[in-house]
Amino acid sequence: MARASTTSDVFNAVAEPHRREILDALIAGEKAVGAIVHDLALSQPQVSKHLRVLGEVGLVRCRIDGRRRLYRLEPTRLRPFHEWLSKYERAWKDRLDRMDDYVRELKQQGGRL
Amino acid sequence: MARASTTSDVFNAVAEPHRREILDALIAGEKAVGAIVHDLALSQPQVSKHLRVLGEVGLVRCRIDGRRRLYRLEPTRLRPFHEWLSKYERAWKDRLDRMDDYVRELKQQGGRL
DNA sequence: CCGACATATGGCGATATAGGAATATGATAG
DNA sequence: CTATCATATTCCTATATCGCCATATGTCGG
Repeated sequence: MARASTTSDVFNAVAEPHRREILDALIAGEKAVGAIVHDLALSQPQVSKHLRVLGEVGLVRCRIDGRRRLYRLEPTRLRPFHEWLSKYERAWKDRLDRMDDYVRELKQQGGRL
Repeated sequence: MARASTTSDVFNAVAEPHRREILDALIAGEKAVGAIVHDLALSQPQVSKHLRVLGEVGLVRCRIDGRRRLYRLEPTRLRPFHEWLSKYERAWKDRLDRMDDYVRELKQQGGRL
């Protein structure tokens, strides 16, 4: 089997660098497909397909305006992601604390020598 | 072209559900390959290969103990990840704030009716 | 109704990957 | 030195993806 479908999983959706660029481009606010195509140097079909994937995992939503489609970010969808990360945040903060302790210890030893 | 190499990118490394499980299993602390194989229901080669990928992006480090290899988490490697996310955190908090305002507005209206 | 514009979709080829089976490497005990 | 345990690596196949090109869909102006 190959990698799990990109379509069901925010982690996979975000793993694609171009998709991250598209998300970044949308932070500023709603944007039409053409604007994204212009901003990043991607082909129009490429952008449309990436937007589709992002839409399927709920990271973007689409609004129709005449012949254009305006996409906007749905940043709350990144929350599960953030929660997953926070488990590790705890771990790395502990690591930093221990390193702190270690440094302090070294300093003490240095003082005693 | 297919997806960019998994090996150069923390985002891709973490996109694999089994790799996330392995990382989760290592939060508790150092673990031998066999222990991971036992805990999750994965084949030994599978675990070794995933550990290799995780090692290549620096998310785990290996220590040799007799005939075993103990892997431990290197959680600081997730920091860039967290920083990327924080850009969106800002955005989604703004969204929540706006929703707050909206709710408050509704309440006021309700009060006036 | 028609042509131009904006976007979406379908087909295709190249490539990367996950997972399984078998095997290689390396360390330890006896 | 050999059998055994622990892990890594290699070979293989099926499949998912990306990106390109061509084309379909849908919308507006005249």
